[in-house]
Amino acid sequence: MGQTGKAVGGEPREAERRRTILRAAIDVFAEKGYHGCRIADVAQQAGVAYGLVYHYFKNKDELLRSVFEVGWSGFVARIREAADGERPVAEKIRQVCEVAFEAYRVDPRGVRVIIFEIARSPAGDGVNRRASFDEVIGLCEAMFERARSLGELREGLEPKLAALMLFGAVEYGLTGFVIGMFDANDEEGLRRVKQQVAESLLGGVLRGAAPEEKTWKPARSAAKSRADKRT
Amino acid sequence: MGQTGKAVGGEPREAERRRTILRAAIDVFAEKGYHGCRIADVAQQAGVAYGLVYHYFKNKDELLRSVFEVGWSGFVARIREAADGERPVAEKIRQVCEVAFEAYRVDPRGVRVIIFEIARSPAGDGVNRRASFDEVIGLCEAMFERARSLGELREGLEPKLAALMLFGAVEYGLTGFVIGMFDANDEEGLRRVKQQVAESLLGGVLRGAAPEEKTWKPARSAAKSRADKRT
Amino acid sequence: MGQTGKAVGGEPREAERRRTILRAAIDVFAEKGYHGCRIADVAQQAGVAYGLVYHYFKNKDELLRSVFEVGWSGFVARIREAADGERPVAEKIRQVCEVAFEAYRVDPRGVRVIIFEIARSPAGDGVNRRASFDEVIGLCEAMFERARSLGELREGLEPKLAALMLFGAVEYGLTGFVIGMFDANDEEGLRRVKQQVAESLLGGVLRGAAPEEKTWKPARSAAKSRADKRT
Amino acid sequence: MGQTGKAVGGEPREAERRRTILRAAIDVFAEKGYHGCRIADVAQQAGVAYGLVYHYFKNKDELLRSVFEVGWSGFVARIREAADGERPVAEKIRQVCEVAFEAYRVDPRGVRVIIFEIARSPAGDGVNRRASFDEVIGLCEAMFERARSLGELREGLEPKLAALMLFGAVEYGLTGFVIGMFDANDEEGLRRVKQQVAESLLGGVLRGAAPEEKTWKPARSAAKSRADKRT
DNA sequence: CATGAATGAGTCTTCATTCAT
DNA sequence: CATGAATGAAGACTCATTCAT
Repeated sequence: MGQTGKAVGGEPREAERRRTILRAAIDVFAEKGYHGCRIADVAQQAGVAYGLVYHYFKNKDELLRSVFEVGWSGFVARIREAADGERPVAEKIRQVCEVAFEAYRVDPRGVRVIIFEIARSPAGDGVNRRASFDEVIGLCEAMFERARSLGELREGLEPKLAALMLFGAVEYGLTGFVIGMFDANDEEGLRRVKQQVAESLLGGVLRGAAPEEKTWKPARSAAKSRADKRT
Repeated sequence: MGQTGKAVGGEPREAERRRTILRAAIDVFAEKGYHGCRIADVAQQAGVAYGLVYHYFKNKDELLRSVFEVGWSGFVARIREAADGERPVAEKIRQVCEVAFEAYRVDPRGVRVIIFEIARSPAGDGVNRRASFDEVIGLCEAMFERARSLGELREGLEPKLAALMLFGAVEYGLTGFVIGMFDANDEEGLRRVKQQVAESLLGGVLRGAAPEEKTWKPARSAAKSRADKRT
Repeated sequence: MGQTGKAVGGEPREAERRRTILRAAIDVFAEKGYHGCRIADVAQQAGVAYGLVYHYFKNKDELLRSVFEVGWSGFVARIREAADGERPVAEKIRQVCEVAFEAYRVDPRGVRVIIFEIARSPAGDGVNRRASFDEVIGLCEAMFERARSLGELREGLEPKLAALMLFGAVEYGLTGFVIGMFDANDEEGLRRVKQQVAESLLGGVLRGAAPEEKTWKPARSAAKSRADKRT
Repeated sequence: MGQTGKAVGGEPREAERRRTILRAAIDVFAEKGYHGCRIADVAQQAGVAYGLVYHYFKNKDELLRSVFEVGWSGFVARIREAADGERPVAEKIRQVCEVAFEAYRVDPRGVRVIIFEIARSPAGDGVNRRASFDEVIGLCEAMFERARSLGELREGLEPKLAALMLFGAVEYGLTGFVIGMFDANDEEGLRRVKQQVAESLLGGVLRGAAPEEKTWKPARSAAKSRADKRT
């Protein structure tokens, strides 16, 4: 009882406990989803008592928020580093991809949770997803804004949309690994995909110059008529 | 408008009810998410009695599955139409975008639910999300495969990744509307975004030919060192 | 529509329907028990529409009551026949057994329901089980009462208890068939058991005269001490 | 009285709670039957919160099973003690009766539940009633088997049937108390009934030697003809 | 009479959160 | 700080009963 154990020094045991629980939460969220997991699962995974979770986190929602914040803040910081500054956009974009894929390489579970459980889910009302989303998008939007002012951006492409597309491409690229379409253990594959995502974004998915069609005609006929008779 | 549908005459009392409930479910899912919605909400929204929902749907999960299938099957069919055939990839890609954005224009709530609640969420175990996802991705992968064999695809870009990126870009483009970054009521805006997504995918986000950098160096230094001291 | 069909004559179709449903109820009750069965089951088994059950029976409870009454009234009448009159008790007792086993032979399902679902279950509050139970027991009690007054009854055996034991023995004998300890299809076996029950009741389970022990000592020591420490 | 039990000291908080709930369940089952009882009733009766029941019992069915097992296992053990061994059958039978009536005296509610709600009811699918029933019957069957081999059993009486009849007589004897035909508070009456049951089983309900009728004629005429026009 | 869709009260069960030890 | 028993609100699901056609 009360054996203080390992009173070696360094960081307080409290912070360590907290991190243990947080880590457990990430793992459990990653596996079963926020709603599919119970506090009991987290406690068990962390190897602590049921009630202890509530010593470190006000409630389940705050736990989710913490998971998010811990992971997200670092990510945003690195994205900011990548997107800010005077370097050419191309390089910045490559760096953004680098950051995202590296984050995944280092902590796939964590990325999975952030992407699937938080960023794109109505769950965890405590998490201000919208604001966080806006934050990164905003960073890249600014990046593209500058690119546009320098004449680097594709004609007619709104910076905000460019930012969204960038993240869309990155997220789906990662999704390929998350859901097992690609082998998540293959570091070389991870690198290759990262590079392809970046280069395709920069220069398009097609070979050579973009065949920018001048006469865009929606060809709406078929698609639309059918679409209208949906439920 | 045109909501009455199928007023042909005959036996459609039952089918109509079913559709009413399905529609209500979509609306409630769209607003509160799968987990946040209660059967009671659906019933109320549909204007029917609680128990009636269970006349038409075995349980909450089957309701979700139906919502998904109804919306998804039509979508997939249209994507198939867009991605199949002998036309040039560029045109096909534009058509895929067309289909997605049109689906959103016609039924934003439905698309929101499919994207946010079903396709990318661990909820609704009954829904074989994975298979469905694979299905569309597979369609586009085949499209890009053919493009590659015709030499139309960017060198070194895997068709599967290309397919993922296509959907990533499209989904994030739509996300801009879903979360209100863009004005969802502005049809002109919707059209513009659609076009930009397509053209950027085709030719890249940058102006002119892709500045395919020969000497790619990960610039891993900063990103990695920091990433390693994860939680 | 409205095809009157088979307007042959005889008993009204209504009564026939009613009997069909009743029979179905017996079969379903026998299989799943009163609580385990739903009106839908009965309707299906009877091959009629859901709602029709409610045309013929006020509610589930009345259905059970009817099942009981139909079966029970006939049974009681026959028991009365067996127990009344001037014949010697032994013969009467044999006749009571005869009635019970014959009822089982003719309609095992019905007997099963009456024994398991109605006579000995708190279910079917509408059924005045107690009164019905009292009725048969009363009949046999009277029978034994007369036997006592004629000096035929075992010394010190209360008629009421004798009546209870009679039914206990009979019911358990039948239970052997109901639960499959004995082969319910073996008519010979049925006959044999019936006879054994009757004769054992009459003359005891032991061979020869009863070894009526004079000095009854409860031997309570062991049993009681242990019994007391039960939950 | 003596309710406090096991006040030994140690860790019995948990076990005590469990017993409290079990006891409450027995009481509620006894009063309203398995189906008529709600978990809320049990909780209230036990004076604990609703959810606590689920801490100690997986679900309603397991609660029932526990009620059964706790009561039944003790009962079976005592029956075994009574039925096994080398003593004369007569004594054993008396001991079996002793055990059953004593069990009732000590815990009438518990016996009521076991007899009415569990042993002879299709409810509580979790309970392997059949096996339990077979168990006790088997014990007594063995007892009668030995008696037969010693020539103590009535000629032609199958041990299995004898076992069934024994329990039938005992159960119905107890039923007299359970349903209030006899005064359950009258210990003297209880003793008297117990003795009568035992002696009647041993020597028959009739006075003197069994009037084993040689010419058994079913007198089927009346009973059968009527029985055939069943519902 | 017949049908089966519609209704909604009644219960079980889960699980986040609290609290006594 | 730790523990895990205790609490009770919330919500899915069932099914007897009603009722419009």
